[in-house]
Amino acid sequence: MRIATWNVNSIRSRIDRVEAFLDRHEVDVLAVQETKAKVDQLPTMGLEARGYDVAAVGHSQWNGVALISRVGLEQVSVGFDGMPGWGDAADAEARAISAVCGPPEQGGVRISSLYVPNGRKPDDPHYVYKLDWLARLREAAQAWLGEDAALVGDWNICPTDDDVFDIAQFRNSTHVTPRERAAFQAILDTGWAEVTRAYAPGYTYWDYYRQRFERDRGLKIDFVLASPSVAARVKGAFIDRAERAGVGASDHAPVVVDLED
DNA sequence: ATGGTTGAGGGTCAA
Repeated sequence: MRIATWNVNSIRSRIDRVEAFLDRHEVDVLAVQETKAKVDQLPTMGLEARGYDVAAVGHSQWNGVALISRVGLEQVSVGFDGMPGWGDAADAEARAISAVCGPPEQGGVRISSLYVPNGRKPDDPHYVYKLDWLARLREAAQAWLGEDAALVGDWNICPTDDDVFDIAQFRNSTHVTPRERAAFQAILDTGWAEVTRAYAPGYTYWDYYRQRFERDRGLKIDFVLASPSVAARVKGAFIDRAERAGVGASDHAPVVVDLED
């Protein structure tokens, strides 16, 4: 089974690229973040024509996540147990969606598409919300550790200094602070394994400003965390850097992971 | 410190 995660930065402005990406790599399950669309605004026609089902949550021009699967979507749930909110309640819940993709007896996996809060600035209340969100996720996700499960998405955290193009430039910024890194590590410490880095080094996000992609000045913030049983099935992973190139790209590249069936 | 770009929506706000 081939799964992928991609912050698409508006699925409506990017639907042609999403469909081409699915075709190009024969992806079975794609988790997307920042759909920036209400559920009834999702452009699903081309996806359905390709045999994909869609489960999504989204209420405004911000946030919004979805799962796009051609191997089934069962037990869909929005958010996670104890997920904290920010602002409008309906909008706040649009950062996480989970479903079982594929029959469990045939290698199906519970996949959660996650859009971790950005944090904005270390002295911003949104930063505290981000830390709280990650702590609650760690607690809620423990229930899935014994299953075939994956936590995938835009984590908005650079776990190491090498995951930033210029750590000095991030001295007073989010994504690299010890507390954020500790929150991420705490999830790994419960038993989740980050499975992409070993196969796919390099950045996954490049700001639109200043030709950051052309100069490869990016961040590594999109990750796939696997439960022990799924981690043991990982065959490989890659970052589709070509998807970040050219006019009309998202600021994130997709990350693809292959699992033994 | 500031600015640079993109998307949604129709103000600016968020990233």
